[in-house]
Amino acid sequence: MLTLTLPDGAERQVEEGTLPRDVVGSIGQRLLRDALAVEVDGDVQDLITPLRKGGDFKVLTAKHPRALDVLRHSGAHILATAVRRLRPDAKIGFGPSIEDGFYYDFEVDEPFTPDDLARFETEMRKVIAESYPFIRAEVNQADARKKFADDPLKLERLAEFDENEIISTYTDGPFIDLCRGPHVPDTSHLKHFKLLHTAGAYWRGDEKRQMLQRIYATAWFSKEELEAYLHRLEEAKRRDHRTLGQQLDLYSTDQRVGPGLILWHPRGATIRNEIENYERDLIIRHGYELVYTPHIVSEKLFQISGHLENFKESMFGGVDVEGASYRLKPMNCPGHICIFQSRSRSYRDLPIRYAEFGTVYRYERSGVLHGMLRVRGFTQDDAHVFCTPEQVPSEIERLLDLVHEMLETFGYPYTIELSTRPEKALGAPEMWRSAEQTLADVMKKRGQEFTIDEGGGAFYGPKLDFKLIDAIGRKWQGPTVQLDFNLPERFELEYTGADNAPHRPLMLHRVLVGSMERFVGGLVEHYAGAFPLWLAPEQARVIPISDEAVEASKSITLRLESAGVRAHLDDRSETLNYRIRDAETLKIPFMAVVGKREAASDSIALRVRGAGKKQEVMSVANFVAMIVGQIEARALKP
RNA sequence: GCUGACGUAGCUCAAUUGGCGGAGCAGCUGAUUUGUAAUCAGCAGGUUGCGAGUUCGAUUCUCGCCGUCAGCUCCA
Repeated sequence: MLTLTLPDGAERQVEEGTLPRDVVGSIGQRLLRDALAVEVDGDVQDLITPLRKGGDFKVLTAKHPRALDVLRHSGAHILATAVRRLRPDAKIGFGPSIEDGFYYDFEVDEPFTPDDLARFETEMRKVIAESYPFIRAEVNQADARKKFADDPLKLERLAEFDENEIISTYTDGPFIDLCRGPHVPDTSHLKHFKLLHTAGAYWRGDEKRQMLQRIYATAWFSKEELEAYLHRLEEAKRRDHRTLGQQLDLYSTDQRVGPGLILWHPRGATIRNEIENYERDLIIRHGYELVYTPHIVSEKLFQISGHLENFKESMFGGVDVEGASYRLKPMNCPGHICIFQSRSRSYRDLPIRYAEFGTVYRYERSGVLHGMLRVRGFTQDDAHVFCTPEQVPSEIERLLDLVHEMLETFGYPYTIELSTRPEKALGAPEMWRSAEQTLADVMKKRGQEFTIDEGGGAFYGPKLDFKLIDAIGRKWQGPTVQLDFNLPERFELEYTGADNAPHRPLMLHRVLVGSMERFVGGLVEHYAGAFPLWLAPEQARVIPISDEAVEASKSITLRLESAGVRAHLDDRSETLNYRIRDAETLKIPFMAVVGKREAASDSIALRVRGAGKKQEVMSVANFVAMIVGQIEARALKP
């Protein structure tokens, strides 16, 4: 007998093997109609899988987020049902639910076309209208092989089952799939979905295996949610840094230069320069020293560092210089280490913190390049801290302060992940454990919340990853801090301790923005191109209403410029409306409109980006003071 | 790198079955002097990504290369 505890605390005794459907039905027929799945002792299962264990028992209806996963998984089967009807040649792969939807992989001779997608969607609606129940069956290996005799991908999966593992199949109408479940009761539950696109996907994610055709779809409980999701996609598209980057004249790439190499236009360079200036001041305040290291470096250095061994496929080919091979640097650490080793170091010198906006080049495969976010040449705001093991906690604390201050300035909420020892790792497990413990303790002490990514560390040490959350809720890779036990060994780093004996320091690698290219690309999307005043390439545009106001406007522009404001005069012979529109389109934070009245009273009519007609007349002196104050405060708005 | 799609003026897009490559915006010139998101007119702008091939004739069909996009794999 199993004991089920209902949400109201009531207990039910049922025989092992009872179907959840019967339990739900005994609670209420109305509930059974709405039930999509159940949760038993924390695990989701469908209504037709026999109960194997007792525990907390909850009925999942369309209100429950975990039921949505079940619905989406069923959606994948419905998709496969439709595809099989129209393309009987399609061999089925896997079809799981994913965030926001589901996909299904097929092996076909002729890839799907966009027209196919529309036909599949229509066919899916028929399958849904036919309201096939999902029927579960448990089968033995031999029967399963018979059922999937024409599906080589399923046979491959079948071969991997353990002897006593339960093999289950799910059938909806004409379609049968090898599947663990769970599923909703019948196909009619899928109502609000849309097929999105097709793409190639390697069988089992292995690039050495054949490529399958994947169909992606989204699915939701309600029409509103589906529409909201599609709207979110639109919103992401509207913010795309590649489109805005061109519209706002921030950057470009050029076939003649080569893919993945960014040309920073003046407006983009202004943003980057502001960030670099800000960060330079910030890190100097936080105890860093700036260094510069060469872009092209003798290959020998990367033999010592191990990059040639572990990172070779990401490095650009060697350049022959007088018989010696040189490489473009893919990372800045070896250079910083050489500076550390340029003289003997005492424990009194530690910690040493070297920082550099170091431009690195990495060979990325052509298919992964993406605007500014994934490139082949980029500048890291890189730093390396050389310290004793005892200094690690205080260094981490300093870093948490630094990161917090910086991310607040850009208006990013963030979360932290602690990544621990991976399977292949360097150094003694005790060393790892103590390092991980140190990191965790520092954060706990500060009341800093974090999650643990088990086994996600680099092979040479554990790390902290900061994940940024942007204005539309997407996560971005933010600052990272990595402890390194490896490079100090490889380079045989030493300092002289108080005991006059040599000791090995520890290294901390850390970046804040990571890559300037990626960070600025991310900021474009975060702000939707409407940069806060301090970052805006053009901060104010002075717009005379007519020729009578041009002289006054010129002098206002000059006063702004001499106060350090990036201001421009727009005295083109266009209508006022045209020039306002132009400034709005370029997302310039402030427009200072100057007419006859303003010119006579040394004032401007202020129009704030995005605020429409709402305007305020203020004296030029007040305007200059206000704008300078907001720049200095690095205010997020406007 | 792999699968698929795409590549026409600075930008966004047109161009019947293969038959003289167009438009809007931006640019230039002129007129207009504007009170808060596109004033009017004229002009100029192209070896249709590059290179072969088929054809009387190729933006259109075929092949190769380059680049871009959606994913996969990989990642700051």
